Amino acid sequence: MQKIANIIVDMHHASADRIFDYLVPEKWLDQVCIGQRVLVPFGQKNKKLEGYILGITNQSEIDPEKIKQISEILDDLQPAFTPELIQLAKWLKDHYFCTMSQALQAVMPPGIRTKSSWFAVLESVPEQLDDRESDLILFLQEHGGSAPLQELEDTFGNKTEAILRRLESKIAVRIVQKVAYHKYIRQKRYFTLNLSTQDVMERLQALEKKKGTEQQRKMLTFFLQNKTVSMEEIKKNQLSLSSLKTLLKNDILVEEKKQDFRFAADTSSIAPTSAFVPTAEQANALRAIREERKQQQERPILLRGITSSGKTEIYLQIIQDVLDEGKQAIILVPEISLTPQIFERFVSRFGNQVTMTHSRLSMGERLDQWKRAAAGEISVIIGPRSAMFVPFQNVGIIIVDEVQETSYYSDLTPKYDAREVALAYAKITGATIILGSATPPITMYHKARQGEYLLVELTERTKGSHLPEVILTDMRRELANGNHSVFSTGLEAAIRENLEKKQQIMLLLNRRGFSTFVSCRKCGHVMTCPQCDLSYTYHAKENALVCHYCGRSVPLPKVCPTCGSKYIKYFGTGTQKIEAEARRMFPQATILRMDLDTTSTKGSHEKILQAFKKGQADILIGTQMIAKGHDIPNVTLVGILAADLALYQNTYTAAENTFQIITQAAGRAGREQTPGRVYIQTYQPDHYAIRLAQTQDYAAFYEKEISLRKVLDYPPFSYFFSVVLTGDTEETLKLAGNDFAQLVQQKMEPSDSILGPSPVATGKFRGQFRYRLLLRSHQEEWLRKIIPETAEKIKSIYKNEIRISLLPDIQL
DNA sequence: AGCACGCCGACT
DNA sequence: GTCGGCGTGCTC
Repeated sequence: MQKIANIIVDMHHASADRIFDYLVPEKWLDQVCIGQRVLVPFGQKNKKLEGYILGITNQSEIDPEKIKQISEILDDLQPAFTPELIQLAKWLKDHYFCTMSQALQAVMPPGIRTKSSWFAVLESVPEQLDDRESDLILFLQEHGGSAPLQELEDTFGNKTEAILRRLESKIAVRIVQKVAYHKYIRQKRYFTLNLSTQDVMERLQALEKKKGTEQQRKMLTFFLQNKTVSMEEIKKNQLSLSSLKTLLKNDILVEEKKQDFRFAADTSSIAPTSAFVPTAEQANALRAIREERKQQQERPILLRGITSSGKTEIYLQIIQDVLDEGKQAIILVPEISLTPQIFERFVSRFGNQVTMTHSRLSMGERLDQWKRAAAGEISVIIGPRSAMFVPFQNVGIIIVDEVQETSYYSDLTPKYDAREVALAYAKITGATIILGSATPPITMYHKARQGEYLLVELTERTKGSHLPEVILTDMRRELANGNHSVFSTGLEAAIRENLEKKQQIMLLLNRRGFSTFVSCRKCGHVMTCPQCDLSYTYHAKENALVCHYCGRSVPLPKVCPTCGSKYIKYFGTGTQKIEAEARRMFPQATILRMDLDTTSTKGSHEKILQAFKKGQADILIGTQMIAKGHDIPNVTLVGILAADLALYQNTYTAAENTFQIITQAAGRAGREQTPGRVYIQTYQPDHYAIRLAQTQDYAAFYEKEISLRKVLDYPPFSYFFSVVLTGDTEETLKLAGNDFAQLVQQKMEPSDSILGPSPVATGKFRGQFRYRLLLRSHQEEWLRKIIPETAEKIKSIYKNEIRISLLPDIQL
């Protein structure tokens, strides 16, 4: 019977975002399965496109005349997608408003997508040609008869397409498509006897009479003992390669190539360990989690545990339960904290069924972890967000460690947040999900408090290590005392003391990702939008302050509105400036700087950290990237130079981010034996985020923050959705933005609101302007329905003058 | 998204 | 009469 494959094609457009039916050629009837990638002919030109089989049936509604055949199967071993991963892709499509092919590609292992390129091939040289045509023909002749279309367009300009079309109709040139893909397969050579034991014995006897056949006889004897032998074993046993060749030539041995999976790391030297005896607090946590796992309607579990409270041990013991059930475990970590130590800890507990993925593995190594997962070779994977998509058959648990980390957000299309995706995937697979953090996102903790998540807390440190001493320095007072330096007197003294004691220092300037805000250096006042309670962003072009939530714009004041000081200016101190000042003040110290400039090349990040770890420098200056997950024992002093900076981001999570950055940086100072010190330099020592970070009081911070969110109607009490319009002219964007706002306004509730359209802070991006519209509602579902509908309407009015991207707020 | 078809005005 | 502009509609 015929088989019809229901296929999604690699075509990122809403109108082509549906199933297309293709006939499975007879030779592949037994081979095709759901989840496979294929190549299919598509459109009038039968252009080859990558396609994804989402279903297989015997019949099609489509006119049989129109149905084409699959041209190639791309995944011969295992399909790229399990049924659960296909379901997850559907969720991605619905939740992030992308096409199904984009969603599937996000879930797909990296690097295996086919690449298509087009070439013009010279067929004949006709008599009658105009100048341009003969120029192009000449070019092709000079390039061996064919050239990539891109290259032709670069040399002949925008008329190339028309010229080529004419030449094509004259049968002078043929346009051909080449589809390239890499399978990243490393093969191992295996050899097997092609004769019966009897025949080999006879042959051995015959050879004994001949001289110089010792090597062959040795080889044959070896093969009698071991049926199939790999090239590796042959070399290891010092068997002759030339006799191998002879035996192959005479068909006595046959060669077979088998796929050889690469491992993520060498685990041979890792000694096994067994489960620790849990502390009383850990035992309680384990009991609560195990109890929840038995429930019919299992909730996500929020495991809030302070640094060194033993969260990892909880993970390990629950994972053991899951493995005993014959299921698999996914552990998501932020890329930066995936250290060999974490991996080793998992391997020492669970052996070689553990693997990991990260960006420093080669494409082939990464893909092999995918294949090992599909083949059932492994059951635990540790890695950053993409590790979630390994094709496990029966996912039993997903752990998201350091769940507060924003690096779970992916900037590619679809712009997904791995934490949201993990929650969705857990629902699809029925897996347990544990979200671990010392400082969970406010919305997440709120859900746990409401009972939507199970809240499990660890508040005791297991090893009796000390919290660092945290000192706040008031920079306003420093300025009043005549200190114009970036270092407070307290921090300066502490640095000198540390240099004396030969202990290391980290200086943190959390500048990255923040827009320029305007503040008064005398009194600390920050220019803020009265309506949204968010810092204004300074726009140099108009010399004005703009609120990026509501679009309100006010001229830049000349003096501080609170104290009248003229020390009011936009903040813009960079790490270079700090470095220069540090070199001037501490000429005897060796200083390393780590920021976007010094880490642009691959691996430079690691190199700088390694150098610092080895003690090759006294001071490391950097953006918040240095604060994350690195244990450097000799660091006993951390200076946060401008703790307020994060406070003035123009987002409602500013206070939350500030609290997290400070808490995290404080965790870097001092280890078990040597207590550390943390200096927080601030112009607002009384701000609750700073004050409560000093005492590391998460619970108090949550209470304060959640009450403010309630007053200001920010999430979790409302739901945000931003719409970004991109286009060539600002005028059109403003018009389209206003039209969009008007359409939504007609239908919304009085408590809902629309902010903007306002220009996006980064200004012109790739030569295009961007405007943002921020919508706030209390009915998430309504918003998620009305916005795409409105976007379609606006698109049909403005056609290709604008592009619209829909960015729902992250919901945790 | 591409690509073709088709309808319209501007040229050899 | 034909070339090329882009509005519309389809892709199994």
